[in-house]
Amino acid sequence: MLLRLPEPYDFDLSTERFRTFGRDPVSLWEDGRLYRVFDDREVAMAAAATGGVSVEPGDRGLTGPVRRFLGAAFDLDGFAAFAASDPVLGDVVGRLRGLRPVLIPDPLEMLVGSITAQQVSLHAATAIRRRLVERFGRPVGRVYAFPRRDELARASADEVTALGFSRRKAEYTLALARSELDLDALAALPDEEVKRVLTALPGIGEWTADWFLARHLGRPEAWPAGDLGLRKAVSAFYLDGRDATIEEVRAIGERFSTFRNLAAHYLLVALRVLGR
DNA sequence: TACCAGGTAAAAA
DNA sequence: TTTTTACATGGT
Repeated sequence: MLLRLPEPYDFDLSTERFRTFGRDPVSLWEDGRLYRVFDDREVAMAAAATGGVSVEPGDRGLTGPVRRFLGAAFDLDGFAAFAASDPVLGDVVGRLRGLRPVLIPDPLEMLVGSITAQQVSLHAATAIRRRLVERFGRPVGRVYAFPRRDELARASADEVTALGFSRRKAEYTLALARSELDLDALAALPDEEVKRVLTALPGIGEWTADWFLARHLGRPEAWPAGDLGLRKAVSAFYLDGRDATIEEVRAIGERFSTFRNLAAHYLLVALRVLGR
């Protein structure tokens, strides 16, 4: 099945993160395709020669979830027009034409993934998360479905620390899985309310909540000001290399309202693939 | 070999 | 109240 997204769209650029930080068995890049479980089936996505994305199997029922995963809802035209008024961002957007951020479909996967990434490199986080997925997830073809909440809830802290989690992160992960919070219901709440609810959980601070807004809910105004990568990007692109404080990053984010999420993604990818 | 890497909360001052 | 410290692993 050929899935079309608004042009321009660059599938390989948009899925760069799944190749940069090591093998992720949940969103697996292999042989030029991205594999992932949708609706309990292994789905392969690849850039189509004619543009768009080829999706196999081609069931109609997968188009909605796959489109959402590929960030179809982002308003790239509006963003490009907005960015043109900022010479720096405008240049970045021009050089990353067709970048459309991916949205992690599963709220638990998003939050646990962020917990693993707290404080350590994304390479280390990916390796640790891979062991969690291979231990508690479910193999579907060559990929894994991320562990279900009840599967994690039943795990012991010792089982999780054996995978390389710190004692604290194991406790955060189990507390999240065992909590009463309805993670799907968060989608109905405004940004600030989502952050308030999530940061009430142990181990979920503002950074983790911001990335949940950005990469799970796809909220246009999400801007993880505390993110080290974003701080480095702001430093490189807006402060001539001088270190950016969190306050400076937040202040610079103001100028990107109402496209902060896209601006954050473009600046981060620009730092990785364009250098600087 | 150290040291740093897309934080967070608890302890110490 | 604000500042400092512990945390676990992977890459360089």
